[in-house]
Amino acid sequence: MARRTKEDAEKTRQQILDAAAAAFDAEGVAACALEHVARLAGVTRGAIYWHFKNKSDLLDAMLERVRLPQEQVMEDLAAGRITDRRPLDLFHESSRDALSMIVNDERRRLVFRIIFTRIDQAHEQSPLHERQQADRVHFMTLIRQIMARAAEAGDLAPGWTPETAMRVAHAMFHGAVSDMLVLDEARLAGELALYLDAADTLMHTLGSRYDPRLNDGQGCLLRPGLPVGEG
Amino acid sequence: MARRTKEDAEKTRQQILDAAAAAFDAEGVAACALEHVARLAGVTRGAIYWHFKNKSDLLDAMLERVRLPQEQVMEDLAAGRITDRRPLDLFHESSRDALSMIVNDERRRLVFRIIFTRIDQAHEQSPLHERQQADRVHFMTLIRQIMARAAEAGDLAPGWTPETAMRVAHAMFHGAVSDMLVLDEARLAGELALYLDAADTLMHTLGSRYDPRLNDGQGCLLRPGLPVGEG
DNA sequence: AGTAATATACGTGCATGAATGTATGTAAAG
DNA sequence: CTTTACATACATTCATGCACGTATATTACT
Repeated sequence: MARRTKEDAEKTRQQILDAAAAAFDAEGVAACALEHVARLAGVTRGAIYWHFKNKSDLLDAMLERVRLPQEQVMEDLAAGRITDRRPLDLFHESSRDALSMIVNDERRRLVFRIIFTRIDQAHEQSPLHERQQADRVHFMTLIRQIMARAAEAGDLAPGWTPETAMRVAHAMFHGAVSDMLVLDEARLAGELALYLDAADTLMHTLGSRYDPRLNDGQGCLLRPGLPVGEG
Repeated sequence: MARRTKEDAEKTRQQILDAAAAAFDAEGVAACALEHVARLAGVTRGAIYWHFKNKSDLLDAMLERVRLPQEQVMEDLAAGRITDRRPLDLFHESSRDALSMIVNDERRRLVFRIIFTRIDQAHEQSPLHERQQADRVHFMTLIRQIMARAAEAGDLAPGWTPETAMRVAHAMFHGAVSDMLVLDEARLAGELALYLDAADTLMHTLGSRYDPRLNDGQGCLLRPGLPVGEG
């Protein structure tokens, strides 16, 4: 076939990436032949090998497309570059947004599902595995810093430390994502609502102090920051 | 080679299973050739094909060996067959035990790591995937029932429902396991301690009611079941 | 502006290797 | 003497990676 224009080539590249996401998701990365990806994209393997070095390179390019915008917010929050919002509130909000985005944006959902369940992470240190590992540690560090800032502001419920709060929040997020990623589309919306509800309760609990003045005998929890009457 | 005695054959079978766990963990299930498993077990592929139908069958047999004893406890608890323990306490204890067991028992740790990160679950309905899915739903149902029993007993903190408590507890457990499984052995003990600590705080929070009579001004949480003075 | 030269964007075909599954050999256990 | 518990050998399949073909876009040159 003839040479295409540069725009056509870029379009082909994107088609290949989309097809790879669908094919990898359907068959698993290892079991999926590049032939299938090519067929789905409406090209031949030649096109794939022109745009990408090999399957691993194709996979890397796929992952690059789904970075979450909330990552930057978390970075800023952890670094103390955001002062007009309570750390726990903004973290809560970002987590909600990220969860929703992973579930509702089909492209992201496919790729995250591939990352979580369609790749067999070999023990041998592959660059992909190294990066995943580093990202995880980095993310946990961010949350720990955010929780520490919340604690400094006195917004962490008694009994909780930045470390324990981070563990629960991170595990919660990770668990929710990996749970939802294996569901069929029909159940996604409902399950997301339930997880968001659970996350709300958890974050509310993490950020609550008991106010004895509002005691109603059933245990009264107070959101941090709410003004408490001085009488 | 000559025929071995029945005990020898069983020993060979176990060696193959152990070798498969190590090899699958090291190379990933899909990428691992049965030749490598055989070499590790000190036999040939012939032995593997004698004892198991194929790689998938071998994998199934591997998974059967690591059932957790806590599963039965959870079943009994959810079914209401245990009345001498508080649901939340026993659930907490069982979760701790299960976490420790997965991390400390090398055989279980390897197999769980294989399940979590070394298998590429194809979207196409494989029997393995079906079972994993069913197990997950079943486990979540169990926890939901346990939380409902706790709620009935008035042991669930205000703001929490059986559904939200189940979501957080399950996600927490799942997240903790998958986090720890990717760590090298040196860091396992320390991380386990941190996750157990976080789980303790979470379970304590889930099961806490505020007791106004013990208020110390910093928010005083009370474990359910502790006798509260009647004055 | 027109033309030649070259790089581009693929398609096609093939060699290679590797893993699988099976068929067959075999020696001792039962 | 038959079955068991393997080892060995072989045929088949199949994905990969590369070489090569090819027609057009792009650029350089006049």
